[in-house]
Amino acid sequence: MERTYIKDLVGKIGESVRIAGFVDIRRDHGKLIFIDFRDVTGKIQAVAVPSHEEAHEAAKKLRPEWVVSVSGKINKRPEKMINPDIQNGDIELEIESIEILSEAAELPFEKDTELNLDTHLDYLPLTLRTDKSKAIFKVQAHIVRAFREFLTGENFTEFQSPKLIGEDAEGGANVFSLEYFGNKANLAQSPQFYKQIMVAVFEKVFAIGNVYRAEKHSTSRHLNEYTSLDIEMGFIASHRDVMRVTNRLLVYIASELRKNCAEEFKLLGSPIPEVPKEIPAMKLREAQAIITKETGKDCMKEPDLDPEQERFLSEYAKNNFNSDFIFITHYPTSKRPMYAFEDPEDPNYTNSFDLLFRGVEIATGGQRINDYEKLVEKIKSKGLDPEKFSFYLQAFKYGMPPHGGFGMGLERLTAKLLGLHNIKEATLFPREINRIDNLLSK
RNA sequence: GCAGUCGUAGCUCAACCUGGUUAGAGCACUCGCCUGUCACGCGAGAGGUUGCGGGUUCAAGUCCCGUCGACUGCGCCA
Repeated sequence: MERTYIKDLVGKIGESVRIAGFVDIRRDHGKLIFIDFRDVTGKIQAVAVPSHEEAHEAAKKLRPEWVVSVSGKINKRPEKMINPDIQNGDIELEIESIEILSEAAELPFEKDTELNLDTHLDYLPLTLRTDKSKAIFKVQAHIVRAFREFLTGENFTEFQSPKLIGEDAEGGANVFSLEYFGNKANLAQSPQFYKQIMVAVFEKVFAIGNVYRAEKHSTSRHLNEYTSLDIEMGFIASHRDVMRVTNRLLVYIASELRKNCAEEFKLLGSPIPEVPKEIPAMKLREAQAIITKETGKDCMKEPDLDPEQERFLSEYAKNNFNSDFIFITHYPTSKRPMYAFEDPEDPNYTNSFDLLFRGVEIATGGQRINDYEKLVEKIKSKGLDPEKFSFYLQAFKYGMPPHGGFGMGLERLTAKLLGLHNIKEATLFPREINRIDNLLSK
């Protein structure tokens, strides 16, 4: 018999059906055995009764996570047994036969109970099956889909950036060097140079891929491998054009999440943010003036914000502009990479921005230098050797439009959207110095 | 890398501050009973080198030192 998905059973009352899926939980009353089955579309309660002797015997053996194919009849539940709080609470499957496709060992803990993060990570192949994890990664999948959909609709072209790159790293974060290449190649810490090169090919491009940071950071918002959502666009007037696209992109993502993931957000107890039509923006120095005035701590000379100040500014944006988001612009030239475009009105600052969301930085972007001579000069002034960047520099040597873009951390965005405390909860298989799956088997 | 907190049954925790007989609970597991549960219920049972190493003490899960690991925060970043 053809398999029926569990979500479709409600229209099959009185019919014989076959479902396939997992045992979610079993409640054995002796003569009556209740089993909740789940497949990718949902859950349903089934009941094994003694009159179907063979099926009843099989039902006794079933345990959580066994994989089965079950045939039976869909019955309307008696009035008193209707459970309005759950999916398919008004019907049940009367089991007529059970085929066991795969047995499961005794679970180390009950599925869907609260676990320490460490235990959760030790048992990912099992814990990713929980309702909570499924909700998190469904939301993440929809963020990626919406990102891709929006940009494709805006005539951006998606491309694959290499993850093995040469020594011409942009500086900043430490890179993993690769022994195979005589330590002259690294894992990419960003697709930055490649997306700029691609601007001269397709004008507007985006890339979704892993990037690698060799930092021994141990925080709730850092990973050695994460997914970067990157865009780069040509023919902009300034970083403001990039911010406007970022803004509209976030509006689109939020609306798609509202359409497709309302249940998941409800389960995780986090509100889907309202993205303002115009996300508030202020220059770094303005933000610091506010912090200095409000907290009494003078930070006017600092080149960047610390995490506490980022949290403060997010609070400030919420209270004063009713926004979960705020752009901070014009970071000092000294703190930005060599390709950062200087503010024409004050070359000590750059046409750059960070986007803060619920207390953390989720994106960084800005306008890039597109003039060849200027870029070479800037590389030198940062104490770097232009020779090392000669491949990258070809893009500028042979004509490059004014351009800019941003990089956004997918896992950070996911975690913050869903109110998760640790970024590892928003990462399927998090990599860090003490954890790469079975490298750490005990 | 630094700082703080933590590490006890398969899981989540109690007992630690104030050292003292046999280290407890809930869930999971095994066995028995149960025809309306949906976190099913009831009864019984099994399950521990208290992360590891050292020290203090008549006596250490408990106090001290070291070490390994985790979490939180910081630096750096997305």
